[in-house]
Amino acid sequence: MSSSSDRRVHAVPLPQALKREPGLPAPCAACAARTFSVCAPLDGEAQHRFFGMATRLQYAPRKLLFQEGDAADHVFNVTEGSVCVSKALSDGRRQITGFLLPGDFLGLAQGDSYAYSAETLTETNVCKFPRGRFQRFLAENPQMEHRLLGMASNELAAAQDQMLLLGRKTAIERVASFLVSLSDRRAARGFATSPLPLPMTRGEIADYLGLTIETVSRAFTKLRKQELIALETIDRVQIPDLENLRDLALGS
Amino acid sequence: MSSSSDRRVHAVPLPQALKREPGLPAPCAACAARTFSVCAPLDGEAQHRFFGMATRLQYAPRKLLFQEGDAADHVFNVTEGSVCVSKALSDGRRQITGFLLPGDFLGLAQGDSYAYSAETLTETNVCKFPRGRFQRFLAENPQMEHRLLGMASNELAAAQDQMLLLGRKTAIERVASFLVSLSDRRAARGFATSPLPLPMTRGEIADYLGLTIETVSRAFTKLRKQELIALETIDRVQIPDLENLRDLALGS
DNA sequence: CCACCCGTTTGACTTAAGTCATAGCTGCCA
DNA sequence: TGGCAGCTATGACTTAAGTCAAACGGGTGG
Repeated sequence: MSSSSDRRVHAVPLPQALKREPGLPAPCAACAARTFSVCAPLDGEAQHRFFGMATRLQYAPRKLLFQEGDAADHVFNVTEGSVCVSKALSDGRRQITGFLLPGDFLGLAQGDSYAYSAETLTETNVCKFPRGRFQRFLAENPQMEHRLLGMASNELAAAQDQMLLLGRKTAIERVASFLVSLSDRRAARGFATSPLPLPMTRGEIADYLGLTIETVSRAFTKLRKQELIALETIDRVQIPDLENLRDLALGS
Repeated sequence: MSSSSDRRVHAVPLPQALKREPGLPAPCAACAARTFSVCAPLDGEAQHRFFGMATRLQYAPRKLLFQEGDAADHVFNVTEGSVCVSKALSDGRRQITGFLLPGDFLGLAQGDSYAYSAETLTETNVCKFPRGRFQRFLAENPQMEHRLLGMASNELAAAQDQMLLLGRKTAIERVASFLVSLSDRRAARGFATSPLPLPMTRGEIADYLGLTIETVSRAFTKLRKQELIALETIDRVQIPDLENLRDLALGS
């Protein structure tokens, strides 16, 4: 799966070594996540240098990218699939702090070890970069640092929304909020939302929403009975009227 | 209160207009928060330009800096005092997402309105910058954008800790975590921690921890009876052994 | 100096969500 | 195809935290 479909239509057939072409590296040109990834602002030349530092990896479902406490040697860009990020207490209580989609960036950490774990939910492709080289690249490419700051600001806003959810919303509002925000995030990336795929289990949803499996299950049942959602299968939800669900999510 | 104590010990007495001196603007030189603020990486000249965009403001306790939904025209740097940042649902439920200390930066927002409110807890000084000029300054001073990304990364890590707290910790663990993290944050800035000042009310602590006033009060009482804390006054806590309290905060 | 006000504490009772137990599905492998 | 394993759903009961109510206390202004 590595190096076929290499030529882009208007690529000039120059020796690779020159790197004079303004186009993107072939895998980047074909990358469905590039336009909303951290690398979006890079021009052809910078993208070539950036991609030169990358290891492209494919993970099976339910594989660890890294664990809380591991040496934070790398940063990751999710290009396909989905990843769940979590923190745990020593007695096993776990909080999932985010579900990542293609285009999401992973591994920013102050300090030399990861403060959270990351595990794939589905088959997932990432570009993996050594932290040191990534940092040096950032220093030389302020437009990428700018982009990263914008992404971090968005994540901070999402984190504040999630604090409001965890601190103050009822179980049914939490589940409604979860479905609405997942739908919004997919829509923002141009992905299908009807039906909305749920690559995570009820247990993972519970650990994301600060609830138990049973409470999540009961909330799904209640939403179904109120016809605010319909379960096509257990991991595909239809949302007949997103705005109705959004109202519920906001507690009105 | 504006322009006394102007001279720094080694400042060369040159005409201000020249701006050739490598030193800092006088108010910045005297600013207790500068070394851990967003402006920390600026050299004398850049700091002069930056400070030239600032309005210095002093707020009384319990004053709004801005409200959720206001046009996001400015960004702020807290130089003295304390600020609380919150989001609310339409029915009045409120979640405080952070208590800001000197050196904290406020107002990063994607989109053109604030997604949260900010209110002073105590008498507070800030430097206030017009968003547009601040953005342009960032573009010309990548070292500051780098610094801001580092600060945002730290805030993201703190937000994940808070999600774990809100989603999975018991009432007493939440209050213990709150006290430990407030103490750690003050210590990191070189502020006194014994006794630890609590500029916020029990109600604000409750809205930060996803609890009620009564539950917070009972948790304080319980911690006091276990001699993990002592209340010197209602807003000054002694923590005889921070590590004991930290263990409790982490659920062990 | 007193009295009122407002934040805090404490007690009695309620409830939303958790726990425990069981049953139902679904899909996978033999 | 059939049975097992693991997720999901549902019911019965428990509990941590919320609600409501009253008392306490510290600070301020008359």
